[in-house]
Amino acid sequence: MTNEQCAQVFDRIADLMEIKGEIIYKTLAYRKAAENIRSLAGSLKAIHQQGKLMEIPGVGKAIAEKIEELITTEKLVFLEQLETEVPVGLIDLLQVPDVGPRKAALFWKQAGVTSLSELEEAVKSGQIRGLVGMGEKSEQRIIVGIEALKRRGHRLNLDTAQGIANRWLKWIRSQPGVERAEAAGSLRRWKTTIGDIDIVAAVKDSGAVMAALAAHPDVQRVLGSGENKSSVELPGGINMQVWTQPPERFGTLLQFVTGSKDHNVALRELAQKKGLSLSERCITTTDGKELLFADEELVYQALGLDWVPPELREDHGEIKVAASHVLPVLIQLSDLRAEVHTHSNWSDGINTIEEMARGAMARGLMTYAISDHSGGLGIAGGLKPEGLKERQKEIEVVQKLLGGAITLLGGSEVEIKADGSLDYDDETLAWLDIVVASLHTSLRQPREVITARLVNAIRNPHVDIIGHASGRLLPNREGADLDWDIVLQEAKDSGVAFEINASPSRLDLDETHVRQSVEMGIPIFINTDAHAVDQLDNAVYGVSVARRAWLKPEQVLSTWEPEKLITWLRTPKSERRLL
DNA sequence: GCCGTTTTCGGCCCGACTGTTTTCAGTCG
Repeated sequence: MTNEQCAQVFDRIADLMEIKGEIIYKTLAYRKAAENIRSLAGSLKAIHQQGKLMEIPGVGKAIAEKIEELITTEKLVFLEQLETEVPVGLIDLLQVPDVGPRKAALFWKQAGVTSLSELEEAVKSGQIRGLVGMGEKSEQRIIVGIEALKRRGHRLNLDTAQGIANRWLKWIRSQPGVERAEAAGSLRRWKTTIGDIDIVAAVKDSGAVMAALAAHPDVQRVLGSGENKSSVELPGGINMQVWTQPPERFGTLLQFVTGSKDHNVALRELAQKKGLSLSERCITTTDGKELLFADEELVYQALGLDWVPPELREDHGEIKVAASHVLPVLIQLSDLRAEVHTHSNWSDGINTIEEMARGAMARGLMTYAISDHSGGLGIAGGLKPEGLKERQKEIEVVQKLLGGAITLLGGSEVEIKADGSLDYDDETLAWLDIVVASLHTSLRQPREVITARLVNAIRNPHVDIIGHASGRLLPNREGADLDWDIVLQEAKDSGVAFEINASPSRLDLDETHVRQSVEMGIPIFINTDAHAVDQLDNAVYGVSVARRAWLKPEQVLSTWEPEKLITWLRTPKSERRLL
């Protein structure tokens, strides 16, 4: 029972309870618990063993007991009972836009609907019309909603979503009367994957903008349109919301749409305690006076808080820290000084060593390692040990050419083979300046097997960094089923480092494991895994993961100057220290 | 079901938009 599986159980409970008609605050409690379990650094199993389940925010006696039952028996009687009371197929109905728990219950109790396909049938045969509050338009919305659900693609990777949002921002900023426009929502918080695209705009007369949006040739259909908010579907089943307020209210709007929901709820509760009411329009005082904010910083200030970087807005303690004025100064792209996981045309990269090194220099880096694939990974044209020696000659030539402005290292991304052995012998590994060890194949091995395989690489005295540890591919491929309690403890004991692989389709380690690693004293790098010069720009996505993990620059070894980093690399692995 | 610099009981964010309604309920973010 992983944390994610446990969180899914509680989300399922919340869905079923809502349809059943339980009081909303119970279901909210289960959802809150699920959310907090998802973002836990440690495994529930380990937390349970330490007897600390109730220290998880949102977990009280009742939910702690259910977690314990799930961990020890792999099932939950409470859920099984619930599933006999409410047809589980109704959960799918909640995915249909404009269908929530009340309508799902209505369709179930009044029309005998127990699944999505039965709902579609019921609507088409006219069974839904005539139910309380259901008219012709409701009927149409359900049909359109089910079709949209079928069209709807998976979540978007960050770079894709940014590209789409930037094109729309350019368009919206060019509209008459638009003074400011920004991407908000999960995109502004740099979440790993993006569901909907949210755009906020400061505009005096929003009617014209909303009309122009509805008429835009790339808008497939308008899902809803009002004075302050429009929702449209873009090609590929992507949904976009556009929110507007007059310029003097832009600060509260940007704050609200940036979210997260949990952060906003916590912020509004804090406002309440201060006798204020916070909305996307303004802050209202007890005597009904509206305070307007053109800038977001001033909204936080008005609540007695420091401005919270969007990456931290998940209700993970940031509000309390902002109130105490001790928010961390988070790492930024410009802090990076080293890149140690990249590929040249000596393996499957596009560019030469010189081109890559110049690209690194142009981005302000001072240490740069080429770490081409090892020989065993056939598809990547990996290097045999002899090839490494040849490549080293070229590295030395380029080093001479570029002088002292950048320090070049000869490295490898060595394959961890299916049997757990490494693709080079120890002599070759010892000869390299830096070794990144990665899993690429047989990622579906059973937990014990793949964990042992990774542990073997972690323990090798010549392996400096574990590359993209989980092997996940965003947005859809899950990572390997690793026992993270073991992996992290072994990493700590061995002195190996982890990377945040900055490729937007990896972002691996994820933020929760990054945070736990740093708390345990495991070194962290941010690496692009670039196979071409322009991919060095992906570093910004790696930085976003570090920021969401609350990391300061000094906690990431990629910010270290060459001398310090190379001294660290030359120190025997077991003796390495972080300072 | 959780939680407490007003509370261990009585609260639990707030507004926009829609449809079916003559004042509101449901959904969404």
